[in-house]
Amino acid sequence: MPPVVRFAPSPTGFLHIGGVHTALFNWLFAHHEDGEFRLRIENTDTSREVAETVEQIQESLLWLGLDWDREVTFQLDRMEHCRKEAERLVAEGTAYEDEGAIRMRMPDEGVTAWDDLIRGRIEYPNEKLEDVVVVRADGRPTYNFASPVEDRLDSITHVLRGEDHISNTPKQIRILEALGAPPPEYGHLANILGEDGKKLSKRHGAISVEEFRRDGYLPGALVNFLALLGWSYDDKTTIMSRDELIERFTLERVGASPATFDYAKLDWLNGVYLRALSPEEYADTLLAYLREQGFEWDEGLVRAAAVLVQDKIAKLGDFPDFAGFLFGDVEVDVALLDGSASVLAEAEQELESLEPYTAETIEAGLRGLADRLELKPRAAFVPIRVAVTGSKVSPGLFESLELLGREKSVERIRNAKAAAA
RNA sequence: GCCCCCAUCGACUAGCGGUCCAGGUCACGGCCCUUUCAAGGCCGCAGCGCGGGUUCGAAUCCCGCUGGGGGCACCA
Repeated sequence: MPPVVRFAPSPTGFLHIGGVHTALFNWLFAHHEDGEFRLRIENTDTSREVAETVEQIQESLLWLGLDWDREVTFQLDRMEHCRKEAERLVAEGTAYEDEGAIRMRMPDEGVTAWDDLIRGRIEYPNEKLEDVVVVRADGRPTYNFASPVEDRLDSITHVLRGEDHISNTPKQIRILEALGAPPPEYGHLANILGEDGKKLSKRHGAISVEEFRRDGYLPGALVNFLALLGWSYDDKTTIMSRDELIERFTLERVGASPATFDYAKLDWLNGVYLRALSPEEYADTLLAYLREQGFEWDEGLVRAAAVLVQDKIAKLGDFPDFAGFLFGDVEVDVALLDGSASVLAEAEQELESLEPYTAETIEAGLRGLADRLELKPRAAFVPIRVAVTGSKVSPGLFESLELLGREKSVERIRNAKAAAA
């Protein structure tokens, strides 16, 4: 029987990268096993629901390519069913009313245990199990009741969730038992921590899928990175396509210890993905990203600039800062131009007389200039770079000058020369 | 406080009793290349938390300790 798993976020905020990690492992497991991956929105507590997060969550998952089977289900829609089940338990005597709410009777001796898919046997002392409220006084079922009831309703076979749910599992097993339903298999994934060892949060940097998307990470890179947090294929494989991940993913190789989210490694991995794109794909991707972020820059120029930045930036979000000088005016820090008026004057003349005006002729001309002034190329090019790009760091100087065009290049150098004098 | 989970380089991890004086990747350091920044190449730094067992033999198994994390709601 093919497994059925689910990802069950609550609509209380944007999709957190930790949630994505859980979703991904469920998704990979389902696909590897030819099973089903379902999406369930756990919205029993309407008071905490944040508007539009239901749409955001779905959009984020789809952007990452984590699509689900069948239609999305909402916990609220199953309220009636949960209520009836609770009443049945009351009638059968395994639950009782208490101040308007309904509580499940829990055993108070022995242990409730299960063989965790990734942790092995876990035993939980029953004396620690309170009689949990399954239906609130206002008639709404609680999470700990609705969740197992729905797992049963949806024929969920494997519950893969965060380790913060470990203490809920014995309660849910007991509830299912009272309901006369066999419990699914449970597997508890380790948490993702921030660089300080604490639970990943806002102060660690990007945390929601929207933020990673806005910063210019590729979904494939993010998925690859997340897959490696708590799972590995072998002792040396790092880069894996979505299909390879699906083919290789097994619960057996999922670890139980918490992992730290390493932004530096994500940046490196994203760069690997970016560089692996063909020039055309790269330009398309960059253009789409810029459009999405609201930049109305000339397509032809973006495409031409794309070639110059592909192996220089780690994420698409770096492009505006790195190559923005091609699309708008620059501000030059005069301090960086100190003592370079003569170089700039020579450069201005050189560029004006070049024919044709191409990266090749520009390079030859400027190198000749450096020779004449008896300057190292390195030293001679700094002021020119600063004058034209506004920064000491930029794409290749000669290509940049060509792309910018003779007119603007000369104008910027002339202005810088005036400022440096 | 009680309960549960976890524990290999700074980080992610490989290791499922001998083939490990512990391998890979990121980060970091050095060198090379070089118009800046990257990218790329080469080299390097760095780890089995501690203490007891079990065993001919332990990073690997068991126990304790310590440390970290999570949970103890009519939140999810």
